[in-house]
Amino acid sequence: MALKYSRQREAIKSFLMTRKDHPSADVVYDNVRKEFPNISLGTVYRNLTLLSDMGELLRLRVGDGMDHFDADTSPHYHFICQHCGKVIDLDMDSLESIDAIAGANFSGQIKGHVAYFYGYCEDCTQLF
Amino acid sequence: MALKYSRQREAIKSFLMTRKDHPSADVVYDNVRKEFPNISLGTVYRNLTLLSDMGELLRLRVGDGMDHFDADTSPHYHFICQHCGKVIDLDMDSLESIDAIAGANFSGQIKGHVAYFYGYCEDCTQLF
DNA sequence: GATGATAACAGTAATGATTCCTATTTTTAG
DNA sequence: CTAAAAATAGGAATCATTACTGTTATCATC
Repeated sequence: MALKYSRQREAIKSFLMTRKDHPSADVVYDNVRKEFPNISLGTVYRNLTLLSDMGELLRLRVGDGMDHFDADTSPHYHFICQHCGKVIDLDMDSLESIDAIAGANFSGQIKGHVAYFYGYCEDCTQLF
Repeated sequence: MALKYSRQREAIKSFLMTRKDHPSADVVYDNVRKEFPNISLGTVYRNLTLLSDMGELLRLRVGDGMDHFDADTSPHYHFICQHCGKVIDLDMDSLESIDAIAGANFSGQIKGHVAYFYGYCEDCTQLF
């Protein structure tokens, strides 16, 4: 039956748990390669997809052309710096009430939302 | 210097103004080809980028792997059907207040947000 | 209206993130 | 231990998008 253990998948997950900066697949690849020098990029992608489908990872699409992954699966929002591209966790309440606002004049069924905030991070604010 | 008139760009923009369903670049290409049979896909992409940089189009990244374009540049939110992929305009107030909520415990500078809602559209709700 | 500078074009090659394919290796139930 | 099934490495393929190049269209100036 489904899902056998694999050391590579385990390494990918534990690497992501050490990081709070939401790495992209190629960053995961570069780092897991230190432990598994000939892991393949396909394996990294397959496991990232597998783990996020199982809900053990969050896949973030922040609009910079590549997906980012977050081992913190508790619902939270992100900030993307429009200067340096950094992705930062935001400490704020859930915005579930906006789903009702969106649904008020809508005839379909709203299940949730995706939202992220942008601007300049603390470091990049200094530069302007 | 800057920006010369082009019939192709004009056709791309007027095609988008006739549509409320936020077509992707290849849909724009297929349709503008009826008027300009040998317009190149590169021309479509270049002009879509040009027009959205000038603020005459909105570029929507809804996370389905391709960009969608909207000639309605007034600020508004979108709904994406997770079954059929349709992108639908939502009739709702602006959520600018959430920027302040997000900024409350954040040391950078929040300039705005991107948000979209997902679920099942009216047609697809029937199927479940 | 002709001329020349340059923006825009068509066509095509290149890119970059991601997915797919296949023969081989690991895992695991019996 | 063995065999079925899942996972892997390595590489080829895909798909949206961007870049390159020689030609054509636009437009200000003559």
